[in-house]
Amino acid sequence: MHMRMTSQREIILKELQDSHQHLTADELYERVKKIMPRISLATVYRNLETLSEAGIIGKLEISGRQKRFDSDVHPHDHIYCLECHRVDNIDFDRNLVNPSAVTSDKGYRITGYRVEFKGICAPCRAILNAHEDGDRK
Amino acid sequence: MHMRMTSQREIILKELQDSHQHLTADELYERVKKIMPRISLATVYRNLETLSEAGIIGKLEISGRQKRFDSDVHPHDHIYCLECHRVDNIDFDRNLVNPSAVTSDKGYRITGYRVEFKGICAPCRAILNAHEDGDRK
DNA sequence: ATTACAATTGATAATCATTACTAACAGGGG
DNA sequence: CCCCTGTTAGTAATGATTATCAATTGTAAT
Repeated sequence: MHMRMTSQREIILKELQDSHQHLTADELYERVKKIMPRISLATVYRNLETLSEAGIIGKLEISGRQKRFDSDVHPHDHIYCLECHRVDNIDFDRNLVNPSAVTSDKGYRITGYRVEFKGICAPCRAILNAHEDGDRK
Repeated sequence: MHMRMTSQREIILKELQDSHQHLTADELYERVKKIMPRISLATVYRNLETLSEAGIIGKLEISGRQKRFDSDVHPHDHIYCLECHRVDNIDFDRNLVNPSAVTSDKGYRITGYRVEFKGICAPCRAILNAHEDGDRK
């Protein structure tokens, strides 16, 4: 049960890589449609799932929003913007977290962890500040 | 625009507190229905939202599943089971993470973070082991 | 008490993201 | 060339959550 590298698969992967962003399935669909107009949204979902199962891309399940996909599969953490919901990489030293030093007194076998930061990104800060200025006019 | 402590609100809050678990909206709905049979699922959702906005309960947005609610609002982290999706508290020293030592080179103002562990809980481990035994018979 | 009004409710429709289904298609061995 | 299995496009279905709205309730002013 191997995976064929179909043209759809290839384009989806390339678009994700070239974007240098953490895109959602529908954002990627919009981009891929420009190259392959008859592609189906279901195909994008299906292939993102297949590619992430194969370990070729990463799937990001950030708090309370759509899944996003990441062409960078090496372990790293993320920050998201509370305003616009964009997701960026964050430079956090994962060695600070030692899963085996952690206890839940529920007998879990721990297999992984992630650190999720949240905040306001620079563009959204600018917008919010502009509104403040307007208010205080 | 204050918040009335209605009987629905009170019962939802009490059931969550008494459960000592991290329940989903529909799990809570099932419990509350036993006490107040005519309550609507929408009321449960609405009040969980209201209570969490008021800081009386916490809202947990764990990877890729339904939201869960937590009667304990002091900052702490969680672990979830990859098999059964239950969520438990985890004893992790949050001082290890220093948000101001973190950079995203995107100019975020960081307002918070959470550490999410994943693994297999004891009951699910037992089940999985039992299956292995069966297979190797 | 009576009226007045905003908050809240129950019931249900609508939405959003995602997955499931299905018939048609494609590509590589035998 | 035919078969087999993986894959696709298109669409229906699902699951979780939110929105809508008329009816009800609680509180406050008269």
